[in-house]
Amino acid sequence: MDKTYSPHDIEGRIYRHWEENGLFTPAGDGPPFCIVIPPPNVTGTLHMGHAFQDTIMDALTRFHRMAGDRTLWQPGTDHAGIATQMVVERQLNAEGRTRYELGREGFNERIWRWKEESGGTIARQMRRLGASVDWTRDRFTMDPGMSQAVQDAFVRLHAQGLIYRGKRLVNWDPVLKTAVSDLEVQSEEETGSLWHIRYPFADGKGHVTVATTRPETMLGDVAVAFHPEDERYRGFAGRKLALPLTGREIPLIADAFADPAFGTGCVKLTPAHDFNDYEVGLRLGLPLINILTADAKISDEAPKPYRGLDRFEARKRIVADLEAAGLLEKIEPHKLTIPRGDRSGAVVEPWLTDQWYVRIAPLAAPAIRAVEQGQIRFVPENWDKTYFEWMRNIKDWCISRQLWWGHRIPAWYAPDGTIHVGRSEGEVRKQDGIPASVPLRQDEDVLDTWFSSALWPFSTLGWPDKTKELETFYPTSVLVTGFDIIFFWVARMIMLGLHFTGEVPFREVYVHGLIRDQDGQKMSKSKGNVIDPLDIVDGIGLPELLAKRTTGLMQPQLAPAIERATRKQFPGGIAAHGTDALRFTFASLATQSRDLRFDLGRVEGYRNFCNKLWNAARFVLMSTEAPLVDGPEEFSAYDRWIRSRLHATIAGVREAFTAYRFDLAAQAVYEFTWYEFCDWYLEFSKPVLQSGTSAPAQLRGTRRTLVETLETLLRLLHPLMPFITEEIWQRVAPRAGKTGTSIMRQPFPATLPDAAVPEIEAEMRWVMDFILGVRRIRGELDIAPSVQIPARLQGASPDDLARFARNEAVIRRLAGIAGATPLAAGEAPPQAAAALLGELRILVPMAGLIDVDAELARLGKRRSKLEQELARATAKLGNENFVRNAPAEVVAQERERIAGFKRELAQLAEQHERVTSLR
RNA sequence: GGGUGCUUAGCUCAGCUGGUAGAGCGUCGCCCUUACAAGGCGAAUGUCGCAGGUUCGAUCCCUGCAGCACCCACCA
Repeated sequence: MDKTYSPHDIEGRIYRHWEENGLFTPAGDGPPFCIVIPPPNVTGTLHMGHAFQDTIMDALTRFHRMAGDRTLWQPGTDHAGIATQMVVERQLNAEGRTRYELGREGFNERIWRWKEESGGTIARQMRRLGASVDWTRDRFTMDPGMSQAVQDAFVRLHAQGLIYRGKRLVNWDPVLKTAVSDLEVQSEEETGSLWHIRYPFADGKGHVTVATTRPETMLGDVAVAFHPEDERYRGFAGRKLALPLTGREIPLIADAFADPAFGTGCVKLTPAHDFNDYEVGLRLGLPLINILTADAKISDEAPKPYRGLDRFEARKRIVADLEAAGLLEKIEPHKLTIPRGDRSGAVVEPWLTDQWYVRIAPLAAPAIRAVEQGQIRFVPENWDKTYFEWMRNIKDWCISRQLWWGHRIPAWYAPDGTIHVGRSEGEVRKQDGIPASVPLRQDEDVLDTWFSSALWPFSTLGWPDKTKELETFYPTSVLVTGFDIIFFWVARMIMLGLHFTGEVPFREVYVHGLIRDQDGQKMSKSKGNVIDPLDIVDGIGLPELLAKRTTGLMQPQLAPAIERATRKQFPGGIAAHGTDALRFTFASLATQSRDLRFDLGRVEGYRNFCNKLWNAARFVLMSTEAPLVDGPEEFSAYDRWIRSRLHATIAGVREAFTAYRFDLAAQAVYEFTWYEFCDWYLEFSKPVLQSGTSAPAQLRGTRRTLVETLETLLRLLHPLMPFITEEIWQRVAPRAGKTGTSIMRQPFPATLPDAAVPEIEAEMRWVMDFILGVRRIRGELDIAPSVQIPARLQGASPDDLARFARNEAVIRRLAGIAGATPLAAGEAPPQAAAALLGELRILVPMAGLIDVDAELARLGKRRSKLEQELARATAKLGNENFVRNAPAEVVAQERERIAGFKRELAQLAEQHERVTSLR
């Protein structure tokens, strides 16, 4: 083995080994465990969030696979309707072409080609991250099978009256020229204006003033309303107003919808362009005047001078015309929320169109119940509040999109306007008895991407067919997802899953936080703070990193600032850290926090951890032989101690995995590996291995323990760090008497009931404290490591002496003392620095070694600390209520502490005196 | 307007059912001691956001306040 761990050399080889041996396929006859992957965009690349999520899913998958479950991690990708269409459209635009030139079919062919070219990227990246998905079951939402599931779901919902077509106001994205759902609209607060406009009475006698944030929509006004109890306007009800610039007359009406406190108390009603006005219009039977075209220009419904103008251009013109006519009373600055399409960024218009909707209330009710009754559990639990909040206020879901890329809606129109829904034109003709002579035209629209996503947990397993996989793995075990798509995806899977299968799609939803950069900022291309997870794995030079971050920006003017920030943060680019270090970092980031700050420094720390493990393995391998020599084995206290600690760690890790606390799992295994196994046990083993005087049985016991502890530790670490553990395991396993193709299929460590040995742990605590005490003196008094000090023991109990005798070799080596002889009865203690261990005093004679002032300072510091503690504990015991009410063991413990403090203080005083006399 | 979180060492974060404040990174000493300088040994650092309350005892439970996030919502 090399002296330094170099991940690059082994990761690719190991992944191929796993895949070629079919190790990702469910095996055995244990209880099923299944995770379906949240499908990434097929044409995309993995970002840090994916890598994080994949790490968690892979850890869970590997954990359950090792635990003997029949484990499936179902992979796949999503066609991501709008996102993909936009990307390809932009490519076309760059070539100076548009999708309309290609036509629907040509455009879709082009997307499919792009998918074939770029679709492998994600799979390649996932392999690099060690994802143990079952590639043989890879799915794509537009595969024939998936598409059939989508069609089937649509047809069934329609037949059940849960899908309908309706004309109403929708959120219209005038750039993408499609309807979008409420969820795809992002409302941001922006500063705009409130225009106060006079609407004269038709009879020429006076006017009312309305306040609006959207003056251009006045072209579509059909009424003005005031509150029935608004004194200012009472009596005006029913009078006609001359709508400026249009030559139309509209009524002034009294309606409680108007808020007397806002603006002037008069509100203009534009039912075709405002969701509220639409409701009022419906209620009052007002007409609808649609003054906008699909690309948000003024339509022919409006007066001639404004037709064809863009909405914002029209606004300027209208305001100017009103001002010229003396009808503009004033303009006030006004904060308002502007709705924008989450993909295009365009201001979304409420627009009147025909769309398909899912009637959601009947689906939501059981989905709410499933969570209320605990058939589905959110982790962390309080995400259910968010879920309930949304589900209880949910509105019908607009599922049609005016796009070309996606699942075409399986509905056909006859010339008489009737709509026929079915799986194909043939089926429709047959079921509805439409002769071939009657032409049928299929709906042009496609379905919202999230419609197919909502079916994902069962469509990937074969639904609507009753497959073996569906029967085995559905309901799936856990969904791993970010909180940002609870509404988009999680809620919809629950609704449609329950509806179509009668069962929940998953039993638990693990909701993780979102990865942000080191400053807590969201990672995005335009901020220039994106890190490609594979650049952390493989490393990247500064020039390449700069190029990656500054090319293809939507706003190229940001490039210099991005370059500056990047140079500052990564002056030498990014070093290679390997997949395992990155994965371990992700695991340790997986706290219950919502925002997870990614800091490269931590990856570096965990890369060092990999190196530590690697070198510990080197030590074990060079200290043992393969196979271990048979014969009687004698296990030392150290052997039993590390075994005891190992099993405590195993218990902790298992518990953490079960609770989805990957951070705690990572911490437990890190601490065991570094602080117990490496810092102590390996050092304990050296005297036995290297003294040359150890009995063969002792040697065998220590070697056995070294190998078995390491081998178990590797299995414990494997779900988090699959590559390095596999690489080492292949070498260590034979010595542990294990055979197997891979560590992947070895059992996950289980706790042994007899492993915990409290007496041994207590003795080792004593040994370690002894060593630490001496080391502290050495450190503080600057005694060179090469100097072997002769220590003396004062006040040693028979127990102390026995412990020292049993552990002398280890203590001498690790504390760097030449020996430690007890003071003879009546012998005066030498001038010495002292470490206290209960009643025992470890004396380090100071002759020629010690700086008196330094030692006095050290004693003084310790004393003030003890005095503080003593004061606090004494006050506590002085409180009668404490003594009366606190549990007996707490009180007793407090008394013991006080005794200890007092004893130590007395010794300190004595020591202080003795050192002072050295002056 | 409604809802959900967060506030602990210079930075990033743990802290399980209330009982002596922890880690990583960074900082400061001393060491190239044959597993590891991507290392070893040692050290320093916290009125646990503020104010009340419950309790013998609060970082932890309750109330209020402040600051910071995020989500939902149609106020023209």
